[in-house]
Amino acid sequence: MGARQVDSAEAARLHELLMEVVRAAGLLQPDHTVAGHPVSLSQAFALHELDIDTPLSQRDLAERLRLEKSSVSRLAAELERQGLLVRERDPDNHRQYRLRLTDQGRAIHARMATTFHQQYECWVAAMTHSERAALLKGLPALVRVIRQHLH
Amino acid sequence: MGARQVDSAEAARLHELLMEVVRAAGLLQPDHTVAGHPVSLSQAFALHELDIDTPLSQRDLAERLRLEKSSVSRLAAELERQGLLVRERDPDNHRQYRLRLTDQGRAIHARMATTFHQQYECWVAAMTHSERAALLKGLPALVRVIRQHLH
DNA sequence: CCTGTCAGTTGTGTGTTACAACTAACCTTG
DNA sequence: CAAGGTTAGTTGTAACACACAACTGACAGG
Repeated sequence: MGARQVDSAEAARLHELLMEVVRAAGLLQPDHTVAGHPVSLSQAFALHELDIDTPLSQRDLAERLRLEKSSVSRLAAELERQGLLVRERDPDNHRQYRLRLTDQGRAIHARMATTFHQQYECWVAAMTHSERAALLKGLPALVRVIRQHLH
Repeated sequence: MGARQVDSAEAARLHELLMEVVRAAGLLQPDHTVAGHPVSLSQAFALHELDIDTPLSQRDLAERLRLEKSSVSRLAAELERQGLLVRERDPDNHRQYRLRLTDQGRAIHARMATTFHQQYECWVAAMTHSERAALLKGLPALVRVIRQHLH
């Protein structure tokens, strides 16, 4: 019988905790710099996606960022204007682009990654070993169930 | 020797995981409804703060939401217009308000909480017992260290 | 009083997004 | 091989949430 009670309490706790994370990370403000670099949050995610998995079409990128194609069109245009990526047409299918980071784009991403890295190491160092282990086990599970119920 | 290597790898993993959560939760889109109710994310947080800890001045609320006072001014004005809160002047200090939810405001917050609750129960049910335990141990630790380094 | 500080408001500008209507490339089918 | 549908991307438009700066009114100490 206690099972539902426990689930219920855990759900409430999870709600509180995720709200705390959002607030503590300052995700309400439109932080127009990420890790000290003059890019928006979406732009930072885009750089990450393109550095990991290249080339991508704008449609692919839109799907990964869960943004509308028109938003991604302007996002990519802006990143291109800043010299962080190039938009070559795919020779096999002239409709779509093959988005690719420039050297400068990769450099910016690397610098951001380093900054984040230091931040995370700082955090990780302030946790106990078992807290780290718990987080690294719990978060993937969370991501998994969020994705599952996304459909 | 291995210690820094492990920390480093764990930091990178944490970075990936938090990016996943942000993306999976759709935090890039300006979700203009929360839990099916026509309020913004900031408004939802405001309702929560005011329901838990009342009365609050706008300055207090701004601090908790990490928003600028002018943003909170308009936020509160909008919530008042919708009949979700009242702004009484503090009799002891006529400069500041005492923000207080109306019955309707509390009702809306309760309905949102219920909707979230069902969502979270759904998620929690899709995790194993040990995953839940890990998350409930790891997340508070994460919030703690984020707050610490926020100073 | 007069001056400084504090809470809140208003004017203004910026940035990020969605939606809808469009163009151009491709593909299918009769 | 031409007609019509589909797909990738673009552009126009509007909504919205936020910050910053300049303001008003209330308070507090000399």
